[in-house]
Amino acid sequence: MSKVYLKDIAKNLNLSKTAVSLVLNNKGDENKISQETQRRIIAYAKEHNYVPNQLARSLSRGKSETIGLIVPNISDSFYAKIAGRIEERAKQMGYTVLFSSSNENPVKESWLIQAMQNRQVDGLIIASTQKNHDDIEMLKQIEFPFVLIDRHYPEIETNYVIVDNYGGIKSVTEHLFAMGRKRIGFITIVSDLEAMRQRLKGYQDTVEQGGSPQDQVFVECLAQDQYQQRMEGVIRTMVKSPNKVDALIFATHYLAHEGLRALKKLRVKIPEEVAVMSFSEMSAFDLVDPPISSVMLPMQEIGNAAVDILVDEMDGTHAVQAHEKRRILDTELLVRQSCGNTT
Amino acid sequence: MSKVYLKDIAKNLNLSKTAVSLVLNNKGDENKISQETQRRIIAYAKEHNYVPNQLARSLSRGKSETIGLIVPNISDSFYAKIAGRIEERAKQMGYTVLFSSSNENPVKESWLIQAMQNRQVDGLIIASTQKNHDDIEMLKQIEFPFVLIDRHYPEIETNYVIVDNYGGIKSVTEHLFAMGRKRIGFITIVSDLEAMRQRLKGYQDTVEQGGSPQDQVFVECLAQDQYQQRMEGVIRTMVKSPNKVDALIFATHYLAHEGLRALKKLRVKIPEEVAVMSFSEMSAFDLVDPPISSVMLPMQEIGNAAVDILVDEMDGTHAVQAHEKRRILDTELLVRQSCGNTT
DNA sequence: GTTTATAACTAAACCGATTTAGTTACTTAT
DNA sequence: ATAAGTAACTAAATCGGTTTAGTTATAAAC
Repeated sequence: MSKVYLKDIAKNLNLSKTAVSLVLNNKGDENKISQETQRRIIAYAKEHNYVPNQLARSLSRGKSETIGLIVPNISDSFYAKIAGRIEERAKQMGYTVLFSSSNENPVKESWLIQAMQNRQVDGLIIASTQKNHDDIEMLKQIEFPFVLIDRHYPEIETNYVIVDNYGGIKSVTEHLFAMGRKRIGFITIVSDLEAMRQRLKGYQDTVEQGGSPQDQVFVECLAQDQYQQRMEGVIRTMVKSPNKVDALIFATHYLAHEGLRALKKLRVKIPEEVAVMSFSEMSAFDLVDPPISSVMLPMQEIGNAAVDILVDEMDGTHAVQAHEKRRILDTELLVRQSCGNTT
Repeated sequence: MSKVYLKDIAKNLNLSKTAVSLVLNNKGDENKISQETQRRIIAYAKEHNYVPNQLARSLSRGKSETIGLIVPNISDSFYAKIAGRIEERAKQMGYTVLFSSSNENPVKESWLIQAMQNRQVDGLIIASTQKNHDDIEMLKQIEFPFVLIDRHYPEIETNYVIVDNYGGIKSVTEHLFAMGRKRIGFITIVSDLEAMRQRLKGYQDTVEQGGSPQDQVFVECLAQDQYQQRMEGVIRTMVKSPNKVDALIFATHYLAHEGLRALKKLRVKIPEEVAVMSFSEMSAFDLVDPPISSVMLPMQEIGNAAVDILVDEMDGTHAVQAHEKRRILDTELLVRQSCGNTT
């Protein structure tokens, strides 16, 4: 009842390991193993519940049927959702997922890329810290299959699946203007992420071009590691000062989360005093009073596209066109009540 | 500049693979490799950026330094948090995590347990569907190291890390009584999970024993796959009927989420008309109006304990006492405003 | 001057598969 | 009668490490 190995099957059936291996890998016919022998092998394997040792298999074939996934933080619902999708899709395609979080630390990310390669993953999906130019460049150099998601390096030509950050924020800002807001504030974090840059730009451009002459740009930029402590002060200044805004856009869901906390504490009325919109959704935005309007990101699609592109890279068929491997997905504006609409 | 293998190092230094392998595994001294040789090997390896092939290593050593994690759903914030912690802790201990979701499907769970074993994981952490008695029993039989988390099989003696579901709900229920509520409703899902059974029992026992004579049990049990459609109806009946309740306990966060949606739609005033409490926390419970009181589960601790126990099992030192490997962690009552307190 | 011990290594088996390059025993064609 | 062809396999190399069981040269012991 102990474990059965290939050689056990071979021995017990008086066959060679080769024959058994070929048959169990569906290469029996093309290698002219007789039907009868094939039947015996398959029957024996099934009966004794044979399952090949993947390590040995991978080592010998030089591929592991595993893809590595590196995200900044698996506890973040956004990445958790994407990870779930990737895992599901990968399984459909016959791959297992090895995942890890970089915790937004480029050194750890670099270490992980190494570690995953040692574990012979066949390809990588990376939501990078975007402070790891060298490793990404290296991966490209050695032609290792990989796809960047959510964050990409504009200066490196790679495959990626990201969202239209610029367009997403643009639509939010325009919507607020359309709702009659004049002084729109934008709260973001200090960040080198291209995504964040695009969101800021989307906001600035829209206010500058689309608004009326007196429209101004109100931006607050919080440090990544202390936005929680400083949020209340920032909100107070933006909402209570004489120079106050009448709408607020949060550049991402956790900022919105913290911001709403502050707004609640300060008893600011939404949307009467300020309209509020968030980029990227959070569960429970629909439960808050009033429900928060936001930009929805196509998380399922990010996951699916990433796997599809990666699989195409890995199997080398290159069925997917190169330009199809740089995907900027559309976002969707989800209008609830926090931006002062009337429905 | 191509990849360096052990044999390359050996060849270039005029040494055997054995020597190189020993030294790089810190077994140089005990095998009397001269200091000078050790220096050369290490220097060469570092210079050429040698990293061992983990597959080959694992295959030959019979262990992979990998632990498998199976959860019902990685997109669920609860499991995502735990997974994050497990990954972090495992890395500290020198292990990599291979994770997968069973999607609450026992067949898939069974398949995953197999697949992970083929990939030679050294141990498993499983948040089981709890419909997989046979596999768990098998794992125990073959003495494969594993730890169950969040859900355990009461009929099988295993290692586990769970929370005190009974006590958690008991404290919630008692708190509501203390706040003067008399007719407490309990909304749960149809489930064979021991955890759910315990929560229901915790509620029932508390109402029956602790309450005043006229206190009654009001339980609604929703099917897992249609609680979203049916929630509104259920809430309406419980809250608007002549026989209505004055408090509601949700057995888990996603039920609370859906329930709050319904309560909002029905314009039920919380906590005036009904007090609301949830078992297990959800981000944003603090943002809802009024903020929702809930039972907080020690997710960090679940993750840490699971890894610690598993590592102890895997390395065979058995430094951890057997009774320390069945852990029922305490929950914490987080009182906000939804249960009618006065602070 | 031979045995014994020790330092500093190495050859080769092994982990459990896959895969290349044959081999053997028959048919069939010439 | 012999070469050529084919069906049905197999031996052995390989993947990249780890590990067991030596080997060799030199020093110390008797």
